[in-house]
Amino acid sequence: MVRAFRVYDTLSREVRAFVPRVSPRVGLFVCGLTPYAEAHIGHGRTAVTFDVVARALRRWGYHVFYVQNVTNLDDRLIDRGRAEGRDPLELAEFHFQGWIRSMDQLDARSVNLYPFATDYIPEIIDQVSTLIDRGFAYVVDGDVYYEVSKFPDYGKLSGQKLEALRFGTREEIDPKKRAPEDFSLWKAAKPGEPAWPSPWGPGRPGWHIEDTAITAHLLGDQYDIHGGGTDLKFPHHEAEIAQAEGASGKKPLVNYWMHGGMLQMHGEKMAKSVGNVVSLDAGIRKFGPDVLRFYYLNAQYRSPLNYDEGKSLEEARESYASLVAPYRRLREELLRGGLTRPGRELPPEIAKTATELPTRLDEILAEDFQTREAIAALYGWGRMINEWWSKLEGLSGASLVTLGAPYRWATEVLGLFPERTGAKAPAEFSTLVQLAIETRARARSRGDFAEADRIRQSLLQAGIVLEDQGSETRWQWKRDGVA
RNA sequence: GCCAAGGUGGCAGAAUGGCAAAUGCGACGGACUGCAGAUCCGUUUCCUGGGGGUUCGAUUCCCUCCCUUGGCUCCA
Repeated sequence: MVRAFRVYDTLSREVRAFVPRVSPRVGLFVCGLTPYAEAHIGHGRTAVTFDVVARALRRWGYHVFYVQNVTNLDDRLIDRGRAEGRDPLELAEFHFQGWIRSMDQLDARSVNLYPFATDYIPEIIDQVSTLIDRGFAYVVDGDVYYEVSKFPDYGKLSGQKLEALRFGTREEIDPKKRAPEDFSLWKAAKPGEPAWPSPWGPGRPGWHIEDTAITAHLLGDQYDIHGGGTDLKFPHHEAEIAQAEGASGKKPLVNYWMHGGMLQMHGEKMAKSVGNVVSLDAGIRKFGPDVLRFYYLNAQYRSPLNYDEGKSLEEARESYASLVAPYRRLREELLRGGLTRPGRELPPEIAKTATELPTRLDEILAEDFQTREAIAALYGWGRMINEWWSKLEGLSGASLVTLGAPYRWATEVLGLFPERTGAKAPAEFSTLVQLAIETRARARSRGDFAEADRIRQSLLQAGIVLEDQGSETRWQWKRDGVA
């Protein structure tokens, strides 16, 4: 049995109940990178958004096939490769590897397949040929164009009317096109560019065609969810609809269009062309993958999100620390005695809440993936744990595990509270820290607070934070977000 | 100009045709502490862009204006 959920669909502009084409299968395609340079924080946001979508659907019983394409050849890659004296395909591979490393760090690993555009040249040629045969495309001197006027539905996703568009404002209009709105399906090779043989002469794919050739091959003529950033709505996704529905004669191409909001910096979209870019890797290094993930998920996925290291990210760091604190108390307590440790049982009403909260969290997320609301509920749970903490002393291991259920939900679905958050110091190291703590305790007991503070300060410089709790002193890594 | 999405407290960000609007951060006061931190309690009670309208009642529905962001063939 799969869980029902609702999702905002950009095409119908409403939150709709999700109905898979073939339950419990779900085909999910998300527009991925053109890796001509390092990925930035904005790319990371979209990746995490759809990572949570995939995680949630899998938890809810759907069998998700998540495909994220890689545009490993386009004009920018060719230009950049030329500027750097590198092969564009090799350049793409290089930056793609960086992307995968960032995804690993962010624990965003739900993608099943990253197809590269140039691995699907036969499928692309096949689809372009079909479009020509069906009268949607025409050939001019080795170039192939899509004739937009042949596809009456063009504009249905973005609400654009052709006659109101301003063509040629950013680029010269290609004089070979029959109409300014026509777009390139296949580009005739220029000297020195990577090229593949085709019925129209050597060349390479246009920007939009790889997506539909790949999805037709991997997910079928029609599939469930297509995701990407809102900036891709027009013309890219509009072109995808025109290509796929034109080629297959079936519509709709997808049942649900999901668009993630832009990450902004100084009130503008983060983009290389604007020059306000912070690389994803730099963000991860600076704030840590957990804080960054939290920052992304602490906002509505469709809304713009402002990136400000001194403000929004600092806030995220603080907020995440207080979200993690009760979880960490539980975890430490559990590590102390282990799962099987005997002790008191939870008051029934608390056990009940703990057991039911994950379901409530599922329900919250099932309403258009409101991660921020789920996080609010987790805060509520954390506060409950904190309030009850003194009364919960001496709990059994099983009781502690029960209290942790909402956090396990968050790890599974939101990717927060991963185990790597905890200090995994070698035993010898812990022993040394413990020794310092004991030395400090003796100093404190004889009233030598200067010495005690000196020890605490030294440990802090080594990245270790001490906290006195009653007669006990605990330590943790500063990096974990508390200090 | 056109299309789309938005405008809620110091900030981030929910919700709802009706108890002065969740949650978090920050701030302030208190408890605890040798100090700090963590935690707890209290305060941050005159916050829904402007103007109309519908309604017993609107932040929520309608109209209009203003503003912001994205897009109008490079974009996640």
